[in-house]
Amino acid sequence: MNRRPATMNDVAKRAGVSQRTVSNVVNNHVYVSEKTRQKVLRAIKELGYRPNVIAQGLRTGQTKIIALAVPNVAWPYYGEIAHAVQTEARANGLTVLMLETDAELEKEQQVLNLFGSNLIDGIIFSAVRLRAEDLRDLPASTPVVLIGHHQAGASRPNLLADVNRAAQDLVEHLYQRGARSFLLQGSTSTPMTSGPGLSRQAGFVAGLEGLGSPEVTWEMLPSGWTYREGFDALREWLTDHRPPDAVICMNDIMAIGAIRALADAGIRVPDDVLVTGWDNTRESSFMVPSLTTIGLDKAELARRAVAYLLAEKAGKRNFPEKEFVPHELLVRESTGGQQD
Amino acid sequence: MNRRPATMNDVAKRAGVSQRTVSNVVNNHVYVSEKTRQKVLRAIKELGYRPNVIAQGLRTGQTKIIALAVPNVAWPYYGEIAHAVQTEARANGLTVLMLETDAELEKEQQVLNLFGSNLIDGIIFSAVRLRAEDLRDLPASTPVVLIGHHQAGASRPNLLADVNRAAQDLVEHLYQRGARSFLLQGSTSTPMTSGPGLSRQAGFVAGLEGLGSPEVTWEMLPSGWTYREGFDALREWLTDHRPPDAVICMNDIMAIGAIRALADAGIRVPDDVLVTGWDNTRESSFMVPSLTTIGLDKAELARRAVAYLLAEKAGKRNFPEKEFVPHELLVRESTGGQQD
DNA sequence: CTGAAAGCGCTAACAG
DNA sequence: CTGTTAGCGCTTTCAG
Repeated sequence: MNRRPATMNDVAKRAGVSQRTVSNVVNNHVYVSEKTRQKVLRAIKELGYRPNVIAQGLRTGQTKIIALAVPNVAWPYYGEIAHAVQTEARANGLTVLMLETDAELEKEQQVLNLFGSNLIDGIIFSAVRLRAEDLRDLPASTPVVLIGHHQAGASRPNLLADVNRAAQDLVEHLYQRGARSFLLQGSTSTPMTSGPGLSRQAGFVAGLEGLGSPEVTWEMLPSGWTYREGFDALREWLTDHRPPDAVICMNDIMAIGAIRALADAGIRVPDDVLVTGWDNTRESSFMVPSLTTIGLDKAELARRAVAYLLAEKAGKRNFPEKEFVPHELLVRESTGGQQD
Repeated sequence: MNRRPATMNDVAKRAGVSQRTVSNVVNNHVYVSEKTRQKVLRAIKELGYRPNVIAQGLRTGQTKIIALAVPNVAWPYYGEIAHAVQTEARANGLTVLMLETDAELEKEQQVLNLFGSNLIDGIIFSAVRLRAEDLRDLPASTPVVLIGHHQAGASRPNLLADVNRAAQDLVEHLYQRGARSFLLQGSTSTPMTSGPGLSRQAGFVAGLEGLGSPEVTWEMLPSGWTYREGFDALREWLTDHRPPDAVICMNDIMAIGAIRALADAGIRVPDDVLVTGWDNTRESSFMVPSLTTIGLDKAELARRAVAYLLAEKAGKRNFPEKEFVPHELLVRESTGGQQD
């Protein structure tokens, strides 16, 4: 009982019309007489016909599949992005192919290679390592939108937060809360160091310098961007340093690791040390203490990213290379605010 | 400059061989003389040829794409599962299509419909609402593997933890720590109530009854399975109840919400109340207090799920309907253990 | 408004 | 070992 699935031809035969007519009905392409239409629809139902999207794809050159490439969906931030993209894609009749890059250049390049295979109509790419030249080799007709910080010259639309502005707001907030000595955690010599890493770090440094206060000092603490690495890095650091007034972490999960390290050392947050994250992952508002962080409108990001892809497909190609998505500073308990 | 991508035919012409030979080289199908092979490879490189996977898919009926369907990848547990599946899929030359169901029956059924469209070779399905009959309507040739608890009779392999065993271990652990009154949070009347919800709840009830102690009492607290709902439900409950000895939450994120609610009420964990989660999401070991939970070997789950799909494709179909994946009880600070 | 037919790029008989 | 060729299921041009 291994019945081959019904094809359009089967439907045509059964309905006593031509394949062309079935196609017209399925895609309600041109006007079809109501009688014929009903005949065809009945045949479709009787045979349980479903269009073969692969055949459609071969014929039309479009698959209605978009790829989402991120370092790792198990990271809450990327999981939330993936959810937003998936939701938006579905609303536009697209399906999402999930690609992980582990923040490795080679895997990021492999993602671009996918284009050659005609599988996808576009990519929403949270690239970390990719250089401008990698993008430039692509045929101009391949829709790519970069999300999160990426260096200039990519000649592709790039959706991101106004990092400098956000970093500045955060630093000023900490300064107002009395912080004068800062530890910047998660900056250098890790996989995430290229795009977002460097840019957030640069933003913070600019913000700190912008304070123009001679009392203000800061130090860098290299660290990977995971819970574990955030924890390890700060624990290690605390063995031979006294706590700063504030620990600025490059993302939320690292901050959670850092807070854990502080707790183990008997240092209270925010009483002894202020701590901040970045990304506003869901957990950051429910943990104890809740975490001060920078939040990006992820749904809006996804909306615009998908819209770009669709627009590019439709032939429009006049996009600003860089476009800001709204962000906000969320002041919570880890810097003396309230849970929200 | 809108050059059409090179086809296999272009390569054949350039190399001065037939398409057949190119195909043989690309798929190293049969033996090809070294000289010819080199000629072909050069032509491929010169033209930048990449096989069109859609055409391959149409011809072979296989796309090497598998779907992963989960309620919501923004939930840490599903994000971690997605990561594990993605990793395993890549290792087997497969790509992953990501589908979200929001734990709604209708969307779960839509996922199954995807099969009709010939897009995917199989589905790894974390179904929550789907009933056995939904699965039964499928052609027998459609590889589906269910992950997480699903009711019986699905006639598809189902990979899951030994829920009863895990629940029993957890309950006994709490009992040993002195808990006599229990609150079971997250059980009834929510989207997650069907599959996993009911099964965990049943496991806990069985475990509590199994204690055989007349002192033991318990109560149900309905709650959604999110941070927010976990928080709201317990906060509300605490307004007119005195705290139990232990709050057993159906998953980790709900537990995090619950702990937050306890903290707001000035109730200490684990000093005043013990709290447990389920899933061993990454954050659960770094939060303060770290969370006692049930951990499933997600990488192993993904490995077996992909292996099933591959095996089914290869024609083997003798799978146990239900198969346990290793799990463990992780005793952490929220029940008086250590961080790990 | 509908039919006939070409062909998207590839794989795999079938011949040689 | 390699060439010829027939489709996979669909969309769409061209006629009618």
